[in-house]
Amino acid sequence: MMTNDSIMNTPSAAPETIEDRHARRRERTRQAILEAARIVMGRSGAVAATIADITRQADVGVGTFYLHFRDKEEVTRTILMQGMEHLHATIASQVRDVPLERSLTATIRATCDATYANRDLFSIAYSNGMFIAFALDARERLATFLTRTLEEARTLGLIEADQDVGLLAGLITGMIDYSVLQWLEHTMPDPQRVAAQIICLLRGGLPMALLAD
Amino acid sequence: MMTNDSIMNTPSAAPETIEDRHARRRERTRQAILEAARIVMGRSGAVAATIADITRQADVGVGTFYLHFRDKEEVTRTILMQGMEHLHATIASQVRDVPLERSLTATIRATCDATYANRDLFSIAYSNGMFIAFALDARERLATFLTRTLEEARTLGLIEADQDVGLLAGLITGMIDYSVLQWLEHTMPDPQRVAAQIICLLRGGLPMALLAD
Amino acid sequence: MMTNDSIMNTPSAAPETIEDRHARRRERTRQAILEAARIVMGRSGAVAATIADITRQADVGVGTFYLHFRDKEEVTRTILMQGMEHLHATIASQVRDVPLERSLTATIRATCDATYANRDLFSIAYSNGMFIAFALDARERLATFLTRTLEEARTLGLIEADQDVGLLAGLITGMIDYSVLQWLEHTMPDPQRVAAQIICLLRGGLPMALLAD
Amino acid sequence: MMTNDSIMNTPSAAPETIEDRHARRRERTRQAILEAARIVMGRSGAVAATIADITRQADVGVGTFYLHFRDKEEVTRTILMQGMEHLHATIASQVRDVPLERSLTATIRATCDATYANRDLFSIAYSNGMFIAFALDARERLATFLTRTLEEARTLGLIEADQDVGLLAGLITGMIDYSVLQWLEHTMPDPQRVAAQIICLLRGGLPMALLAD
DNA sequence: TATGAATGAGTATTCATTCAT
DNA sequence: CATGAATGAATACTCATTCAT
Repeated sequence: MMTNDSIMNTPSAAPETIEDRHARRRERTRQAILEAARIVMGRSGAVAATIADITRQADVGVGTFYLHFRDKEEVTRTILMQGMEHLHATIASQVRDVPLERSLTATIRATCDATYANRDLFSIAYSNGMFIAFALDARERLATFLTRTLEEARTLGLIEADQDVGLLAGLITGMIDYSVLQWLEHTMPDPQRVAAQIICLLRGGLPMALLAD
Repeated sequence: MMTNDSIMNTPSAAPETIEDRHARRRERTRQAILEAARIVMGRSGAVAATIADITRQADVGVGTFYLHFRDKEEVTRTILMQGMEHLHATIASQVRDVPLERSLTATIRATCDATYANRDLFSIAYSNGMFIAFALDARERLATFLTRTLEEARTLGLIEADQDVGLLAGLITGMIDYSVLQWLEHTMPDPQRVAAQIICLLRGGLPMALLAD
Repeated sequence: MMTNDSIMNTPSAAPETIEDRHARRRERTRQAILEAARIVMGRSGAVAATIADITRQADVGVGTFYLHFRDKEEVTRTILMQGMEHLHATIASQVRDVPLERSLTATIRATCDATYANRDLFSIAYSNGMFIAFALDARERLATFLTRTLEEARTLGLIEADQDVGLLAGLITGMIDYSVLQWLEHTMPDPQRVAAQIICLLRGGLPMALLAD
Repeated sequence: MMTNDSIMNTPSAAPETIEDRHARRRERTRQAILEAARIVMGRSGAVAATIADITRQADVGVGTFYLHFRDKEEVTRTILMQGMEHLHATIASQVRDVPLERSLTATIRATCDATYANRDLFSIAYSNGMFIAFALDARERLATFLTRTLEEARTLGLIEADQDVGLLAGLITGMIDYSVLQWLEHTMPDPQRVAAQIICLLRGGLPMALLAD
């Protein structure tokens, strides 16, 4: 049990060497730098943010930065990888175990919410052409996920066999992305409202009279 | 005599002063710089491109650059403004005089084509956080144009009165934009294919069975 | 007679060739540049003034400048030489034929007035370390002139034989110069007031009680 | 115990933190740059001196310069402020506690000596129109100091009540300044000789026969 | 002769990165 | 491991000077 464990751990069970302490301290510094970098870059972009800005925000020396990261590119890459991973995991956890007929709506809603909450990541990714790939990759992942859902539906005969589910998934992704880019400069529109409208459009399409060839 | 002269000169002999020659030369240089900047920035991004890169490509001296533009920001802004204006005009010319029932499809097709042809502009706009506004503005214009079309349709009763045509227009814009961002790194998918799929999705929507609440 | 002369001169007496016209025009342009340079440099200093500033003020092309002057240094040098020459001549004309006993006072008064009127020359000379020699030279000329006066006076026994008239002349020069430098930044004190005070000091010296060793 | 410790530590063992060391190193570099700048600017003027010249002379990197000074103007300003302050203090220390009847002579002699020793400062101040104010300010300080002395003398009745002691002080200042400007290009005349002559002139003035109106 | 567009050498300045302490 | 002073390569920008028209 917890209490027991704690007591036992103290001196003997996990030897708790001085190295552990060092490792913990090292990790704390590393996280402080990452967090500081995300704040500073989210505020002024990945290009404008200087190493000095970041270490000042993290309250460590400039040299310390280079003990943890090879260069500015590595820290940016790490922020984006970690952040995107977390974003993805958040969405996945909300969609897992949802039955197929609600999978699409759940995914759209979860993605809108999580993306809005992490819009600083996209701000960083778009602030330097070098890192746009991270934004594109996040879209790819969403598209891939949606593709799997649509494929499953097609297997079950819910969607006609001749549909290009890959591109369909891309277009749904694009609709969500419309708002991501809006959020870089405004806070509107509200993520839940966007999700509702996308679902609405997908449900009904538009009147044929509007879409003559 | 004056009259006689005038008549003889008719098409060609506008007095052709020395100032005209200067102005023409100036303009030629200016355009050479703009074109060079678009090429260089489109290739390596607005941040990485140096003034020296641009003037080398334009085959003029560095000082000449500053005779025509205050700084790098101004030349970038000019490229984007001119380019976006041209993009917009191209689309408009292809959509003008199209009857309402084909307006939506025509707009989607024209936008996909023209945007693909000018994807280097978006590459420049996204390569520096400073200029993303230009990409967002291009999307705004498209959304606004689509909004007008949808509003007209609603007035005629083709669309139900309670639809939020603004957000609808935004979502269609987002679908096109999905491809713009893809095009920054790949040349696929083909713009006409994208247009076709968007129109197809708008026509039919998705099966209700996939969109339970 | 005037009238006769004029008539005779017109076509024949001085042939008035086309070269004369060119020469006159050339000289007019040259003077326009010199005047413009004096105005611009007097306003913002010899270093800050650009060739473009000067030619804009003179309303000629930049290239024209180089048809008349080798470089910026030459035009500055010319302004200072011409100006200082004129300054010197002005003073000399007011002091010529003044009897010895009034020579010193007349020189001091004339110098204060003329220097004040041409203080922009000193502004130019002091604005670039390269041209300070011109200011020093103007002082030298004054000191030399004063030295001659004092030597004459010594020859006539008006001054004791053991006086160092050269240094004495320098000190009088220094007193005038005090104001020249003041005038670079203020317009006070009034030149005539300065002259009066210098003369007053020279007349009476200071009480011995103040100058113990 | 504390007391004991303190006693034992007495002269050397102030805790001597790592910050102290950093601060000392920083200060040493800063002084090296200041000294280098004074040497280089004194030699070739404040305009001609480049940052690279200064850092080469100081044997530090170019970037280091900007770690200590915002720009060339700031370093020049600092040199002139520090230097003028030191010049002023030197003179003041030699004049302090001198009785009134010798104050004037002592001030003149001390100023001539100290100014000669620091003539590079004036060389810098006059080499860029931007910094002439520093030379003018040094003259103002001398004039102010002399004014106070003369006012005291007037209070004691040593000088007639109707004298303009301010302008008188200015003229004495001007005489010293005559030599400062000479020293920018020559090393003559010797400062002590100048002082002696000024005092001599102030003692006797010039014969009235030379100063008729 | 006059013009002004074009030139490019020269400088100030920034900032990622290193290294002695 | 942590520090921050020092470094210098890289770049934007200026302006005296040239030269084709």
